[in-house]
Amino acid sequence: MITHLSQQVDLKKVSLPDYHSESFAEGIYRVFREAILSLDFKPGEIIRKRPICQKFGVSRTPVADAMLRLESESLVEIIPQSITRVAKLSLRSIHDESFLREALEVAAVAYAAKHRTQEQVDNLISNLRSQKLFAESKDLNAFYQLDEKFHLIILECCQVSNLPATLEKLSTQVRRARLLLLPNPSRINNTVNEHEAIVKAIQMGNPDSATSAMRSHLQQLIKHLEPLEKQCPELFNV
Amino acid sequence: MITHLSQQVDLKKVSLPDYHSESFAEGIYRVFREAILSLDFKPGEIIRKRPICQKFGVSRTPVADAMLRLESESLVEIIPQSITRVAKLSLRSIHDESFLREALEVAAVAYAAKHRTQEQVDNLISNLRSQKLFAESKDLNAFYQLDEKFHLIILECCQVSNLPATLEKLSTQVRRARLLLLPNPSRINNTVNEHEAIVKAIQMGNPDSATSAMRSHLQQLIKHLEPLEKQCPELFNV
DNA sequence: TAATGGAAACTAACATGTCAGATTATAGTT
DNA sequence: AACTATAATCTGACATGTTAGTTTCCATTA
Repeated sequence: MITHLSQQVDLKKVSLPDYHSESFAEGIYRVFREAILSLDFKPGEIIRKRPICQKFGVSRTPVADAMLRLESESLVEIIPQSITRVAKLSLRSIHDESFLREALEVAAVAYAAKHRTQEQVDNLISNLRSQKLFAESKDLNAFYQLDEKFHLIILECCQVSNLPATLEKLSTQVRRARLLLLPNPSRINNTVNEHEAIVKAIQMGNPDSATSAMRSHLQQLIKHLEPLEKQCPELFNV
Repeated sequence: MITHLSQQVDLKKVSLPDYHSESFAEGIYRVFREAILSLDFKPGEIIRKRPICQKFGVSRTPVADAMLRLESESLVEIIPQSITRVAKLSLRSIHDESFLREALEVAAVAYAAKHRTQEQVDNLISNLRSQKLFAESKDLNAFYQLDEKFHLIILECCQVSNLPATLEKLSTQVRRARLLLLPNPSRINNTVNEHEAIVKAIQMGNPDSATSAMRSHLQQLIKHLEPLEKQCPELFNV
């Protein structure tokens, strides 16, 4: 695990060129955040700081700083005087996050339907076309990327500079849950249809039908979640 | 400033009894967060770590940890190898935060209108009655407290455990801007009327009129903001 | 007077040592 | 064999020394 990470992230050689002014602590924070969100580190997995220091060739200070920051985002759980572990999932938290996510995405899609430009609509249509291609070829990862991009395009319509970043910060549990649900190819066709309904509503400039289409789209997640908890209970709390 | 703080927060004597298991870093974080949000520290004010260490009788490590955490919430700005200062306000950020705030509060009030209990409605009505009393006696601070409580009651209807905390984290600029606008007694009566419209919509179980009442209530803030920037430009960015 | 150069005094970032609480392993008891 | 007490070994919290980058300010120069 850590070996794999260190291949990706030898800070001095690979990552730094694009992040010249970044501190060690920031780099480690960024790398671990991405590793946790992409499930390279499993929920509940214990993070040992000392081996990390060795692998990265830094002292304990920047590693501790990075973990502190991850804790403040609920991505890791630091048990004082004891251990640090990756935050587990919980149905409760996922429900909470889903409420926040729905509130923001619904507000965004309503704004998008009201203020859309032709370029934005074209982007959505083009994205949707690609989705259909990858849905046919059952390329789950490519489809997932397009799905994320689809929602990003809508969020960006609002011109609220940190809206995508904010939503990502609020959706750490949901994002990991979605990744766990990914190997479910039967959802793809339904997803495309739901996306299509959203695009049509935006195109027609109808915020009401856009919001209800987005709402029912997002609520699909919860339905598929409870089987997941039974499938891998070790990733969940309580 | 710091003298005043240290009176409030001599960690060893005053604050710790209620927070036995809290680390120095957490305590300092908590104290400074509250001091910044309540404008005891002005936006743009430089925070010097060394005097803080002395006042609190701790080393630089917990102070640095606390500042790191405040930075990740955009409450302070750490300039690498240089200084740390309280984050300034900016109209851009306040607009962004207002979008997020509106999205969440509108979603909450819609939920409240759909799922209200008699007890919740009673709480709102009782809160509103108190608001009217303090509005007449022009007690701005008491009114502000009730205003916050009013919105809190609505948020709590959703039973999303971290909704109030999340909104607070997303509204650090808005909260400080509202405090700056506080000495404006002419707004109070309008505010009460807007609150009353929200309560009536919730009471009638009408989510549509509840959302539109909440929306127009929240949008009042922006209108009063631009004069503020002209009044105290040193608190704002660019 | 205005501009520039450089030293001094700041700061945050980082390395490292120490300590106390928590966990785990082990030995002893029932 | 199951339970408890204790010792060894983890961990994170904190103190402190060092380093390198920034800012400040004053002297020098155009």
